[in-house]
Amino acid sequence: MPQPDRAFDGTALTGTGGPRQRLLDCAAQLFREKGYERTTVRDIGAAVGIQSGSIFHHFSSKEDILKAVMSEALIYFTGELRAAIESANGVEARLRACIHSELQFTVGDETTAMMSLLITEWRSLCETNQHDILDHRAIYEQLWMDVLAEAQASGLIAGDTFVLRRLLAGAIHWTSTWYDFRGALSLEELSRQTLKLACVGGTID
Amino acid sequence: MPQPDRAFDGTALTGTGGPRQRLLDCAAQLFREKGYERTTVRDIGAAVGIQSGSIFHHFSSKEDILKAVMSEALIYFTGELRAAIESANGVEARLRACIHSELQFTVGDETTAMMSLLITEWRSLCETNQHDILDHRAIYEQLWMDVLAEAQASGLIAGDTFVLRRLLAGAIHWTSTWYDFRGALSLEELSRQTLKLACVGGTID
DNA sequence: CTCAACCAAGCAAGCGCTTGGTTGAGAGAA
DNA sequence: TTCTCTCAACCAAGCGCTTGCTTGGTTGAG
Repeated sequence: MPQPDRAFDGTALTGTGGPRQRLLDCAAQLFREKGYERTTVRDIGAAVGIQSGSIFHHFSSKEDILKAVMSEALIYFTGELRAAIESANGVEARLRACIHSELQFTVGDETTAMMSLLITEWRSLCETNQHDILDHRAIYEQLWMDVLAEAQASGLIAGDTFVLRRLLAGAIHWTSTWYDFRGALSLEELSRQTLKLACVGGTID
Repeated sequence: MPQPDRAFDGTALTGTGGPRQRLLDCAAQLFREKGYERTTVRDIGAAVGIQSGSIFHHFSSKEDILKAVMSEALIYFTGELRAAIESANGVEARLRACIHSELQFTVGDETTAMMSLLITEWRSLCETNQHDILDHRAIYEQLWMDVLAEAQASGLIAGDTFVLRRLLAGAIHWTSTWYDFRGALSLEELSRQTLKLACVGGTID
């Protein structure tokens, strides 16, 4: 029985945030759990509580959903990162803010699904959509690079900032596969250890 | 015209390494390029030069191919890593060997496809197969952990070895998405910079 | 004569998406 | 207030296509 246990009233999605937002949330969750390709539009429909065909009243295609989730995620992450950087005092605090923010995005309860998609479901977008997302992503990355350049100038970090950013990005993104926010290791402790990785001479404690 | 331009002679795959190995190589390449889910058995057949149905003379299912590639990769990587560690003198050299080896696996021309699969196509295996691969992977990881424990005891690295391994694993695996072995950055230089990440007090030069 | 290796054909299932129709909340006129 | 009209949101059904895999037969080396 694919139908949920309530009578049809034509208002299945009139909850908080509107139907489009509910669809995006559910889709992001499913994409994260099963992967984009293995998630069917029927899965999404069932999770939201509507027929699979009704999805196409809100989105033109399955890929359109993925793109919307990614786009929304990037807008949110960019805003959060910028705010965190601006409210930090000093180079080290700004670098710490970058690391802590991205870790938060990656393993945080409400953002982990979106972050995962940005990392892993890249190839599921057509070339046009990839470019659109990449353009937006460049803005996010520039925030990082500015802070890294400043940190390098002040001697906080050493080596090529481009390489360092990539190495840090990998280390941070990978946490989604092993870190458990209910475990013994706190996010703050993880941030500290990651920051230590980046800085020279063990200047962090 | 899906057929290659040669007459059927019943020996399409009797080249080097036998038909099974050719299939595995082609499949790994395709899985790496397009992802497991987006690669069809018809794609694999076309790449090898046989009909899609003929694949099932060598493998019982599509997933069986993926598992075989992963299994073979792990056996190879474990052997290579063990050899690299054993032929290194001193703690720092052993840690350097671990990092350099895994970087080599990740971006090296002939192993990058296999390594990518181990990282990204995890969810495409059923639970049983996941466990089989995971058991084997534990052996590989133990090699790393032994070296890290030794490095910690000698003061070369600081902090929790478990966390450090995860952070390093992420940094290294992620290189597959950006490193170009034909570019200006040599693998040795990348290894050096990654090793620097792991060690305390900038003791590496 | 055997048998691993392969082909040609196609099946059942599942896929993304379309279609035509239905529902009920809200707006506007009487 | 009541009647009428509109329209976003949704359903039920299913189309056309692709998928992983099966089947029965063929080939040629050993």
